[in-house]
Amino acid sequence: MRRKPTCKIQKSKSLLNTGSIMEYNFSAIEKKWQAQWKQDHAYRVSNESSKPKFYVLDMFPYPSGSGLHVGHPLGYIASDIYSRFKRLKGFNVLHPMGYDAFGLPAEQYAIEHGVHPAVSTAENIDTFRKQLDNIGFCFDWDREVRTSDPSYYKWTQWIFLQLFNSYYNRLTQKAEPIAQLVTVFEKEGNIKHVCPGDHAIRFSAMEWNNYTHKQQQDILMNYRLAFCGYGEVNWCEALGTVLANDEVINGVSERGGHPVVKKKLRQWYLRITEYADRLLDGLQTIDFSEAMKEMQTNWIGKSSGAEISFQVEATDGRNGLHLHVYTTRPDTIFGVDFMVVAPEHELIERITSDEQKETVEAYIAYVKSRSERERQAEKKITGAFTGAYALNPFDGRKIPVWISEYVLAGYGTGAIMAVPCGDERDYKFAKHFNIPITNIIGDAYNGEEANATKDAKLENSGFLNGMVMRDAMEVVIDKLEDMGIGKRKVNYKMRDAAFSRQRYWGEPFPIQWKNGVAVALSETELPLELPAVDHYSPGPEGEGPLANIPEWVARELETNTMPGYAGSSWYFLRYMDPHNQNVFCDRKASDYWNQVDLYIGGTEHAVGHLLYSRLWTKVLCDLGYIGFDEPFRKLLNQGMIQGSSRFVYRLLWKFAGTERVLDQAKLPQVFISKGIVDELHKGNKEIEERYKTELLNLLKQTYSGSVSFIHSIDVVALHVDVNIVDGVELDTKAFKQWKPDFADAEFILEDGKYICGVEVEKMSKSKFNTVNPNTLVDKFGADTFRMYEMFLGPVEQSKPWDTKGIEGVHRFIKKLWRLFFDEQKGKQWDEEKATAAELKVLHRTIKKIEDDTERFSFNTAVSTFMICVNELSDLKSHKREVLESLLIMLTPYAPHIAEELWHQLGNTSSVLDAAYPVYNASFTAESEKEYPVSINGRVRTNISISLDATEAQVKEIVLGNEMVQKWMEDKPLKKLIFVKGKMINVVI
RNA sequence: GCCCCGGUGGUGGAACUGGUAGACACGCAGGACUUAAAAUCCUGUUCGCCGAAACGCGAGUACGGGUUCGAUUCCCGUCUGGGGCACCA
Repeated sequence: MRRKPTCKIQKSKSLLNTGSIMEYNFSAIEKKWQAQWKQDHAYRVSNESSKPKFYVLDMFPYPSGSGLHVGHPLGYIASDIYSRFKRLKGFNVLHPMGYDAFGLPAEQYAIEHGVHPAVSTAENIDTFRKQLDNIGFCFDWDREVRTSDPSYYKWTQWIFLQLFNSYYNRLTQKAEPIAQLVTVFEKEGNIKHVCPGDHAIRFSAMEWNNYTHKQQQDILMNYRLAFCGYGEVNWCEALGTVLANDEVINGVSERGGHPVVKKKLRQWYLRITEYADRLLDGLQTIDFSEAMKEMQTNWIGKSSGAEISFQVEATDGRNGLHLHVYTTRPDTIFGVDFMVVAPEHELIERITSDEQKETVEAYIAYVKSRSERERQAEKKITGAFTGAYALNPFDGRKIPVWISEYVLAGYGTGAIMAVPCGDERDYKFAKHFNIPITNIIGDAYNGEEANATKDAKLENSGFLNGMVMRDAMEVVIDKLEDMGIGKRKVNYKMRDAAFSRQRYWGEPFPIQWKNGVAVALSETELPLELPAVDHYSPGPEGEGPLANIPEWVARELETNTMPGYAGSSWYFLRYMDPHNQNVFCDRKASDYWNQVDLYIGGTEHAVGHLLYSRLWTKVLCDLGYIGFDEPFRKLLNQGMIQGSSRFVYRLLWKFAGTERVLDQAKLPQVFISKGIVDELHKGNKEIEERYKTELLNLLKQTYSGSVSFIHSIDVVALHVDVNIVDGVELDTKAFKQWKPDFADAEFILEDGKYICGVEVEKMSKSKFNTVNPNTLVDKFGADTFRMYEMFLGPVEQSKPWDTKGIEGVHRFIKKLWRLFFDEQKGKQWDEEKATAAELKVLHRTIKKIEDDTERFSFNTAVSTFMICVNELSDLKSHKREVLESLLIMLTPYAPHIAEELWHQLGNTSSVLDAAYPVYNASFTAESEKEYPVSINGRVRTNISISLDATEAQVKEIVLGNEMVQKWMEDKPLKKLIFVKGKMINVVI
């Protein structure tokens, strides 16, 4: 960036005129440079550069109505530091920001307040942006995107159409245009292309060609990567709407507490299961934490086993019914004591006996009210016997068929064979319903708990007897295949991703329904804009609000909208080429920027967003639109900043033996200090009596009625705004002003103070534990705020917010300032040559800051800056040579003060593009080491020894040492451990 | 319930590959400067014991075991806090 020096000096003087230039006036400095950088487009990034590229991305924020709290910027500061660091290191750095602007909260707000989501979202974004700007981020705002903007979602719709018009070719292991598949069908039917949506669909070329258009389209729907099907949703009759999982609590709606049941609705899905293996394999090529990879692996849940068909004795005498189960342990087939099928299983109706009908129906009704989560988490064992029996194919044993909620319809075949001696859940179920348990593993089963071993020898297992379980698996599968009643099967826990919402505020599907056939709009019709509506209530039969718009319905347009993750699955590509009208992202741009080199965000997206965006990337890559099939090369997970909530304890008035009923509303609100509450809860009678008396006196003063006795003291804990609490001490005056309710509050104090309770929780407005970054920036400046957020601890770690330590970081920055300016004497720096001691401090710092920044250890980097400034202050060092290097290193962390001092030193170009100092090891070399010397692992003394010394020399020195001899007490030396440059251990 | 992560002084944390536990800060205590305050600077600060003092002894990284010359770090078990579990984003 180019600036005119004369203009700069005038500006800095005029802006700094509130005090002496020697004073650290952070607000003037920060405003000045933010304005200057903006004017100079200092953060504009070009797609054309001779420098190597580097792409740093923050996870897409949803602009919520409550604005930013101190937890949000943690990751943004980390990515900002890294971006600036890479820029100083000579990279062309892309560091964009935008908004995931569609979402449920805005729609909910619209329903409640009648404000159009587009309006409230735009307002939220404004607030968000102002807060972000305050902190001095280096985002290239020219590249901002908003998912709710038609110019953006035009391309979301376009990509959806690519998914809709593609299928996964298992032969080539990639997505291909469905038109190609049609050509194949015309020539050879689907012999080579098993139908992923329904394995039973098989046809020859002739059959295909004879199908009607509708029949063909129905078949193709079973191949498409974006397809329509039916799925269960949380349906709330009373609200007439579909609810999100987190809007359902204990089977009733969060709002209003109305009953919620499962309802089948037509839904769009993405056929992510076809990509299961590639999503799994891809994990090996990307730098995510092991924990993250493990979570994704578990989510995909690949397992291999067998699908086995059991003959079922139908109660109505009909034959030929079969129950298909999936098991990973075919070796335990002789240990099957019962079957469990999901309550949704279609066979239930046909196999339930007359005697059990009522029980089964009642049980199914119960399960309908339960969420999937509740079903899996429940400790209570429930189930019902169908009255039917399956037959063990090998020994003909009759096996009772049960239904239970712990078996989910969506996983495997929705039915399991239960082996209580080998599976804990089966064991508990058997015990609970008194089903006899067969032991097939001899001593390995102790009769008190299941043993899931694979290494026991089988007993009671017919032809498998004596075989080790692990080996028996293949034998059983082979036999089943020979008998034609089972086959080897790979199974995935992952299901196809539901891709529609019965909501308004999301991307419309570019789909028309013509005679029951989904027809894609042509590209020229995109974007299909979201129509304006007056109200946001749901349409008929659980359809979305779009179903209420006559013109929409008349055009036969899809009334569902896309879910929240649609726009966020590909946004990292749009940033590369945000204004392109002709294509979602020019291939040249995506070839240049390629993968995101560093992606920062929380683990809460582990299996949602991160899997979906990996899927979209793979599809786009398969279809040739981009050149890479993993979006994020490296992922850094930021921890969550939790809130530290404060509580006050309000007295619950309880009386006994009162002649008159007291008007509760007239009673004073009394708040009891934490320490006293604790004593009361401990059952301290003495305290209780004392405060009963005190309360009684209070009551007599404020209440005219005659009261003689307070029954017991009980309290209710209420959240109190953390901003009116100093540590744990409540500002009682501020508390009275906080809410009108509390204006006349009375306090029972301890040692003259009101002490609050403390708890760590999620940071949220409703808990009054949020801290606004703006307040801190106003008070200490953005540079201090940035460094303090980093100083809190490792970015990856979750921790509760505590503002207290911020003073220490602020002191450090002021101390740094004093290396340059003395309040009395003014300019402090000089042009002299740095001494060896100063260079040693500097180069140790260069090494550490560089290493720490590179490995995202920003907290230790801040410490290192502190140590450096402390040491330079101690040395009374003010050499420009040293200070300039220090400023460059500081730029990523505290850009404003760095730029200001950089210019004060007389530089005319920006510090943002300075050359990063180069570490020179010769300045930090040591010749001696003060070794800690341990006797049997316990440090007893320190001995300085030359780093050149050989082990023999070291041994001589150590054993000759007085202290060592004293501790050895003439015992013989067993061993001497010498780790060069580290330590010495004398073993006796 | 299942999957993942964490637990170190009064507090946030440091110790990067198994090698001096507590760097750097906060807080607290004492002191200097000041009429005073703020700011700044200096000293001390894991706990217990002994002591005038210590570079004196012992314990110590959630708890219980194990491996090792040596464990905050690796292994097994327990407790406990957090995140996710498919329509919050």
